[in-house]
Amino acid sequence: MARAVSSQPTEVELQILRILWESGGSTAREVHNGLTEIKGTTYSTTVKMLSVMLEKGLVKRDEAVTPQVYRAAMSQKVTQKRMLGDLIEKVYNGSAMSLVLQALSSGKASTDELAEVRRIVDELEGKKP
Amino acid sequence: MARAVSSQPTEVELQILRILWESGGSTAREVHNGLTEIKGTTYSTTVKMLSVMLEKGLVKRDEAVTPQVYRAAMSQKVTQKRMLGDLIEKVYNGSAMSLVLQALSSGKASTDELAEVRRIVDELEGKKP
DNA sequence: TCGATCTGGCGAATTCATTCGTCACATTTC
DNA sequence: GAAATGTGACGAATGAATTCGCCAGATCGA
Repeated sequence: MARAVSSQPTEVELQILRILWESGGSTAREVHNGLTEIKGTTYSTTVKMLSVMLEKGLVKRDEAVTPQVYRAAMSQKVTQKRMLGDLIEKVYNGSAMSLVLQALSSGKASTDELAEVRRIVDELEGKKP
Repeated sequence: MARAVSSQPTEVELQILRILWESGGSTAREVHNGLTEIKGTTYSTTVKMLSVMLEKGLVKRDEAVTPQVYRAAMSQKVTQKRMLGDLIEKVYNGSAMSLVLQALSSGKASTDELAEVRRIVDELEGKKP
């Protein structure tokens, strides 16, 4: 019985996804090792979370090998875009720009990064003159 | 008994906050009128949400007038920054830049807006040459 | 081989967000 | 002043996220 796909991954699910993105694929034990460093939860909990995430379609499982290997169902990039879009919609009333401006102004950008932003802007302006 | 402050406002709470930010301050009835357009919930629900939000410190209440007037406890800008920071931390591994680049690339920026971004970048670069 | 350990599945307890019904009290209206 | 309506407090039901305990079977090491 698949659960609703509509909602975003929750806090813990995201932490698990990050572990999977980094490793490319992990056993339940490996996920648990990564997870237990930040949260003191038990192995059993980790396995349960993975099975819930499997139900939701957030992860895939390779059952051909033992122990089974879990992988993120969606790339990090796609997930980021989706969550970003959600935030823009809910918190910035759909205006991506005000988000960009606020993120820029937060002052955490290095000179290199600003140059990169400038490059992207140049590129985008080139497309629609 | 105040609830935890740590967590971000939830979906519905955000909708209520948006109503309050726009109006500057509203009675429970007014909030309900705004809310019921997007969700078919009852007046009772709205009042309950407001009281929960009061407990959480998300809204303030002026009890000197009748009916009481609710106001957002934090400005829209501060809330946005906080939620943005949260997303950057959780989903972008702390890198504000990759978020900015992704938001820019999402292609929703108009020429005017791009110019604005360029202006900000100029300004920021001027500060740390 | 046989006990120790690991793996993964299931159900249940807990917590929190969301929703509503109901009650008490104030305000308005006739 | 009495009925009608509005306001706000409370507790409880629902549903989802998170957590864990326990069990069966697989695997490993001596």
